[in-house]
Amino acid sequence: MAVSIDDVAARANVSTATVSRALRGLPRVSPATRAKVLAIADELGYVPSPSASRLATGRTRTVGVLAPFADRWFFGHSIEGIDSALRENGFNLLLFSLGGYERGRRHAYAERMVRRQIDALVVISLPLTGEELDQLQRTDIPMVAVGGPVPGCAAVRMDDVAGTTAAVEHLIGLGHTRIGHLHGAIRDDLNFVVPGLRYDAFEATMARAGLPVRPEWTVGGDFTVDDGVRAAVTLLDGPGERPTAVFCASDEMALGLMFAAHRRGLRIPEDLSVIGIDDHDFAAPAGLTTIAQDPRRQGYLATRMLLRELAGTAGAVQDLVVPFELKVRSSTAPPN
Amino acid sequence: MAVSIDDVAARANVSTATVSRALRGLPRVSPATRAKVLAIADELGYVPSPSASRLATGRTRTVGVLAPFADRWFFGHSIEGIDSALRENGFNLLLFSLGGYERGRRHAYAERMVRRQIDALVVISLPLTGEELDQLQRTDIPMVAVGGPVPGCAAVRMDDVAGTTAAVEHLIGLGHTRIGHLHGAIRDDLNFVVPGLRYDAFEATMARAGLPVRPEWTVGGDFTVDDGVRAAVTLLDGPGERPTAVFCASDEMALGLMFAAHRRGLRIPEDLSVIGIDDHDFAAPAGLTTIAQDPRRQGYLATRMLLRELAGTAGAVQDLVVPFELKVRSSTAPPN
DNA sequence: CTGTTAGCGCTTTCAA
DNA sequence: TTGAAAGCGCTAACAG
Repeated sequence: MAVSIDDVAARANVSTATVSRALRGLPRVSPATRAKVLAIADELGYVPSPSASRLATGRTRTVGVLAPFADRWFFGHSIEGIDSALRENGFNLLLFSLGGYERGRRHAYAERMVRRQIDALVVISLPLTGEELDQLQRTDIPMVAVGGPVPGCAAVRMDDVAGTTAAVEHLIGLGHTRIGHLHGAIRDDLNFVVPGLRYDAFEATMARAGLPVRPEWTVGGDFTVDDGVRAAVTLLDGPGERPTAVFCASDEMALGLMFAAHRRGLRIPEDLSVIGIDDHDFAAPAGLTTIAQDPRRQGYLATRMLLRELAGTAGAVQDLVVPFELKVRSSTAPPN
Repeated sequence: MAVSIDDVAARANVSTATVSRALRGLPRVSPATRAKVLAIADELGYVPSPSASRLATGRTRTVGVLAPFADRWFFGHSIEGIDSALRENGFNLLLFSLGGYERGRRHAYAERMVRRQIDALVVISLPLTGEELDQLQRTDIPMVAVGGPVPGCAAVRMDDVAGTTAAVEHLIGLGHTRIGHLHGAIRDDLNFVVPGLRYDAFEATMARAGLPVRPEWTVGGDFTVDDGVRAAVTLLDGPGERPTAVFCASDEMALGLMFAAHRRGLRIPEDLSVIGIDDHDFAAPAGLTTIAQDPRRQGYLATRMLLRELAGTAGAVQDLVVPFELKVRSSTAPPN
């Protein structure tokens, strides 16, 4: 068997309690004793058993991350940020990826998996139902959402309305009036609220400028490149007029649209302006104008709040709106 | 406090042992008793304590994932595959992302973090030093590598040599003779062996065809789009002849190169053929010819092996070479 | 089929 | 400053 705290204690001629104190750097241990214990622990290659310590303390030093995907831009980067905050503080990251938005599998998580395994939870861009939220909150562990608002739960996120407004106003400022919208709300029921916020802000901004929102220039996707490619059929191949600019709810969709436009012989920005949201890794290389946000930082900040809360700072977890930035590149220009 | 197994036992007028058996579906419990226990557990909202059960059994039902990044294509998809295999079997996924290849932080993991927290480990595309490998193997938990070979450790991966050969032969078959290589071996010491395998296979295939490998057409990157853009300076702006085709060690770099080529007014494939490896989500939309592999599946299969091993099938973890596929799209054509 | 009883390895009062 | 001892909640013999 592995060497336990008792082995160390025996070898050092002290009690297990003393070893425990010494190893954890608690006070009330003489320097000499501490040194001896440390030396022996090291010599024996002692590694504490997390299970035992968890059982004794009730704390796991583990934070759960609940996300619909682990392999998409926003999620991967958020996870990386969360992980780095946790790593800095010696916490573990337990990942629960749903492998999609499917609702069926979720219930199991809220109860069996999340509970008693983690000290805190960060939820990435996932629309929680009231029931799910209830379940999670009843476990009374601190929670924080990243990437979008969750009613009744603190969130770290960008201001989607302001970001969308900035994007659309950029197009309008360039002189565009025929503006389409590739939104992300393909499945209202299961999907997140973010697409809706962006959609509404798009409409509001257009209205404010006295511009019409044309249904035939309004398509939905699921935030991926492929959805962008697909949307081109509606946006670019229609029988009537083409939009001169399209505001996309994500860079991935924007890039898909750009690829599709190229394939159709359309030049960007001469024939079509495209703007996205995110500042995806491919945005700068592709010259995509976008509203930049930083999910890595969002995850990092959210996790820091959680850790401070766990450390005893009541009220450390709060709503936090992080800045966005319009990055003008070569995919937008005045209409011809 | 939370309700414990004893509460359930007391309420059901049976022993804790019986509750434990009933709840875990073990034999030697009468149907009636089992039903009663289940009902009461449910009524009381009983959730077993993983810490306690881990301490008692020594098993954690958790698998660790060690990766240099969580936010890159290969890694995100691998993680998703690993996660889905784990989820199917009620296992947890503990993520250790190194946030880069930096070696400094690693040691801590091998010992303190990995040990005693997990039943098995999957390592994604990470070059382990002999010492690290030793440490990990001394913990005697089953391990498997995904995405590349690790000496002394079973691995699930594509055949990099065959894949590279297929890619380069595709270019040669089209009639190219001036072929460049954008490889991934920028930091030999810290980086993975995969770039080297691809590099050597590139050289060997060229040699076999009697074609020269020109140093000025051989650049290194770190697998990202930005590296592809950067490499264009060497590959496309040189004073001498330009290559007519470039084999890239990853699709991301290939795509970066394509963006850079477009910006320079070069047409693809007329002026330059580009081929990559991966079948990144952006490859099809961009029309990139590539050697397709499926990291999600690799992660899934690797994890299945691990779980079978944990379930008692000795020797379940073995080397596994997964197939690749040449997908010819519009980024490659005969040279002009 | 069911109950008793030791632990699993660590933390944490409470005494000394 | 140190030690003794009682748990934390569950599992796994071993009896019955």
